[in-house]
Amino acid sequence: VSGGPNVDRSGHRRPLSRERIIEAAIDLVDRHGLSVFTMRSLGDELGVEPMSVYRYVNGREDLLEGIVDHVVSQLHLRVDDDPQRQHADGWQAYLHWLAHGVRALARKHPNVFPLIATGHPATPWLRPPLRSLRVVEDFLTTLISRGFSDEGAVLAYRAFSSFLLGHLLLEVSTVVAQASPAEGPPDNGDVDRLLGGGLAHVRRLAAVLSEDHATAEFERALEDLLDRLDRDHRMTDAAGRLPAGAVWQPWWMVVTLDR
Amino acid sequence: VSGGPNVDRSGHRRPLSRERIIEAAIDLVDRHGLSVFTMRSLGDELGVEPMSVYRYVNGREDLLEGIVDHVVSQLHLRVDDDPQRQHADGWQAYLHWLAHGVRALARKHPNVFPLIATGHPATPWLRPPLRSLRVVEDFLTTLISRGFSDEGAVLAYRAFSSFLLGHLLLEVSTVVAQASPAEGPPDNGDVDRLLGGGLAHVRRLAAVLSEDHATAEFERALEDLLDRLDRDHRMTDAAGRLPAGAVWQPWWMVVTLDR
DNA sequence: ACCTGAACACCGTTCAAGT
DNA sequence: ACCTGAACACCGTTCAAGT
Repeated sequence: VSGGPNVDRSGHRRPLSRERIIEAAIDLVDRHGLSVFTMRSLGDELGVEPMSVYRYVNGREDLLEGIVDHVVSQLHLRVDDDPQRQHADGWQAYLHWLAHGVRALARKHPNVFPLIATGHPATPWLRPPLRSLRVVEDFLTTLISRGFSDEGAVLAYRAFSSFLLGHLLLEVSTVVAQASPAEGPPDNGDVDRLLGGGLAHVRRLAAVLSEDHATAEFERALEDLLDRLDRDHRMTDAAGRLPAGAVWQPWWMVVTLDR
Repeated sequence: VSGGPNVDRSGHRRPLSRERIIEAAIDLVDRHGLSVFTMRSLGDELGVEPMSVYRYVNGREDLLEGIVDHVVSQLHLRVDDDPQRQHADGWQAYLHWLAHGVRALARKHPNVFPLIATGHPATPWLRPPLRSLRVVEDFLTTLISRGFSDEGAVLAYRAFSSFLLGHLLLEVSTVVAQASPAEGPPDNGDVDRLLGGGLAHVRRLAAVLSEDHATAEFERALEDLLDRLDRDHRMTDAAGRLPAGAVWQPWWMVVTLDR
């Protein structure tokens, strides 16, 4: 009668549930990585035989989807938390807040994020890492209510998800690499062994390449994206179309013409 | 004595090799996806028992690395192809060319690209999808020889890889989704079933969200990135440091101050 | 109603044995 | 030198059986 994970503190049996299974799975992945997550190790974690979870979950694939849903749903909990934002600030403030919310989730669950990034979403246009219909609805509502055209809002949604995916996937992969002390710091012998010759710059800049400026770079790229969306937004006419040639020109040609 | 895959056209036995194994593996993944790629299906593909490949490859993990290396190495083959580019054009033309080279690879091997994106690179600073030391060396050499500081070139490398990863991972995932006709076109009943209520914009814009403008969006974001790198580059002093406050300010504050 | 034991098909991998 | 057969540990999953 010792208190296993299925017995609460008053000695009563605590039954399994989809919720509890998914939370245990997330915890397991967070601590030990995706590769050691199996139905059997999950059973151990829950103090239960592996087959028991099939009562609550339609197989491994469904469980992985449940993990993704559970993590991204933490985002629109935060949306509801902050109702005054909905009307007070501009769309830039909203995208800024959303970007940092997703980044916080990614850093909190670095081993889950690749799952969010590469798992096939429910519909093709639900782009990682914004894999929640409610978040997408919120996104479109906010931008359109601030004067974006339909097409402009969708363009912004695509550009925004691409930005988040690239930056955060690379950021969490370095976080994971740091956490696993498999390889020591990249000393010179390490680099030398990997390459024959003629890699002078890589060798010389190994230390600079290893520096971590993830926060500053994220911020920088985000400001730049918001800036671009603003320019496109101002440029679009009522029908939401870009004036031909103005935007799609390579910028250096535009600069040349300006002189 | 019928001509199986291990017998050339004159009837001689063609022995296995690491090269041949990796090419067969890439072909298998390209055609049927990562999930059906096993040591056993690879054996079938090669006309050989599954255990035979262990003579040439140190297990499954090593084989996956071999796939990644083989695909990204097709990039610096193209580098050598085009020697006049090395000196003639500017760094913008080089990055433009490199971006389209990586994009072509991604679209040629959409099922391999997620492997390039999420597999752990040899060193932490070798960022996907530019997972080739020779490509990185080429990158740094080109930018530094065009006047970039060491730090500026490394910053550009980071921003460039984030851009490629986000855009191409999302692009190939839609390509894969189109190829597998598992789910039909997203008709209205489909969307309705996925959500209870209150998703007016998502529902109304389902058609717009499903449109494919991958090429134009890639081009647009690339031009914008090159523009940003150019501004940062011009702004850096000889020591490669950004003037404090000028760049990291949110753009709308800068705009306000300008008035 | 909820969990378990036994079983099945499949996977990666090792190693002695074949040719 | 190169490939194979048999075997092992492990995986996801099913289903009848236990409580």
